[in-house]
Amino acid sequence: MSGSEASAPALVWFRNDLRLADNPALAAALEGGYTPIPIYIHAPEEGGDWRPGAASDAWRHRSLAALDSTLRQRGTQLRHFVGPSLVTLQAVVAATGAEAVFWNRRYEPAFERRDARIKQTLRGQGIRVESFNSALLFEPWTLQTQQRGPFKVFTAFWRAALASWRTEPCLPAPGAIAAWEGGPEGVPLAALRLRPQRDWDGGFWKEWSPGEAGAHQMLEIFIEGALRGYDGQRDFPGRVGTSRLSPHLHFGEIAPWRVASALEAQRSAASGRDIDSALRELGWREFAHHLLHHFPHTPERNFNPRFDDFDWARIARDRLEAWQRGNTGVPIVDAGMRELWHTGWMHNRVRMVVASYLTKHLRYHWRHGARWFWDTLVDADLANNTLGWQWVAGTGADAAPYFRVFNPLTQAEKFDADGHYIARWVPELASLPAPLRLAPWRDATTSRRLAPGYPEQPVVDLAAGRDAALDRYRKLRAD
DNA sequence: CAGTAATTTTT
DNA sequence: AAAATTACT
Repeated sequence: MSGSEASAPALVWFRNDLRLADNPALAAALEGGYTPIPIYIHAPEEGGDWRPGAASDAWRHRSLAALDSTLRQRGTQLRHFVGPSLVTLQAVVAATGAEAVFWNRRYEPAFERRDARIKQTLRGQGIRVESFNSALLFEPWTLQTQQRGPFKVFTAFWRAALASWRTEPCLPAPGAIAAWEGGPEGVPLAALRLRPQRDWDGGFWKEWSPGEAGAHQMLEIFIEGALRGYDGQRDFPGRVGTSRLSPHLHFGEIAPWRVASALEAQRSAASGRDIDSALRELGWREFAHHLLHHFPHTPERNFNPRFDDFDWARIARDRLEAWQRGNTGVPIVDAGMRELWHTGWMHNRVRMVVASYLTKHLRYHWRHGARWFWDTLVDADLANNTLGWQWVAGTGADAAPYFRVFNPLTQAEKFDADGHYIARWVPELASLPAPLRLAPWRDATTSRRLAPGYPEQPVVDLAAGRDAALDRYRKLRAD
């Protein structure tokens, strides 16, 4: 390919695979002897009801900038376009004489449909089109029960996955990449308007470094740090106990098999329990993607249709807003919601707690919570978000006991006993003694004095909320 | 078809 | 220790 005659160009269409290492589509273009033309197409409306939210856009802006800069270091660059995707691909193919288009697959229903149509159309026009796996350890059609159906139970799913462990090989990032001169340049990144209009995301970037380098750094930090003790520590939101890889994985800045192999490489240095536990979390991510592929209606509708008749409460604007803004009067819930608002991320344990409070105590349909998370999380991911919310609401794949209602106080006592996490995100509670910090309503006088402005009572009383929820769940069971 | 296992919980 | 239900083998 280094000869004097230029090789034919191929488009490498970047989507949620914003990396150069472990990128099968890019590797295929290079191996095929093509000159890659890296492109990104902004077409948010093609996500249907799930066009990316503001936090996601803010992350993507930075991740695209990082990708472009690493491509430039190698001699080429990323061209940005504003969609629609098919029309754009056709135009760029026509203008550059590209002979092939390569991309890595996505599994969201809207994108599966779109990509199938694009693939068929382009092939019909005589263009070579290939898609690859970049996002998963196991693609949804590679694992099935012995009855040849999709798994609906995580444990069985993960057992089968471990038994047939075969993941993609780790590929180093390519060195120099020849540039293709000519053809449409596209628009500047800024023209995609992914950046927030107002500067509300300032707090994010102290915590996060979007892009492939940031992803690998985060993995390194995890392997060197929180992996030891992960199994026991990952549930404590006030400690650095998790990998914090979720946004990096969502945008494909790092391959899941790269993470898995880095974990496996620690077998002699870290405990098997911690490693297995971390791998299992990757497994939940896999499971979520499989479920979304096989049950594409679940972002909208209950996985378990029995719940279609469930008696959700009518939304009261101010109550929903109290939850969104972290003003419910339940400290662990408010801490989580404010962490989300300030950093674009929330600890997983707390996600379960706030989701339970919304769907059980407030008895609001899980889709209101799913929507808020979608708009505010930097790791917003349709598969993970859908599984998570349906799991907590009890409408999901698991045979959930209807009485699984998280008690936010018990959760706080177990996982934030010293109230450090709460104090960090709800500073007006910081001057309360720790036990009261978890439940300020226990001493209204002291709380009023030391934490003025914080709600004196939860919007929904913990015991009453639980009872009311159980009541409705029982009712559902009756018929 | 029956037995097993599960489920990041609660009181 | 018990609350309940389902998937999977």
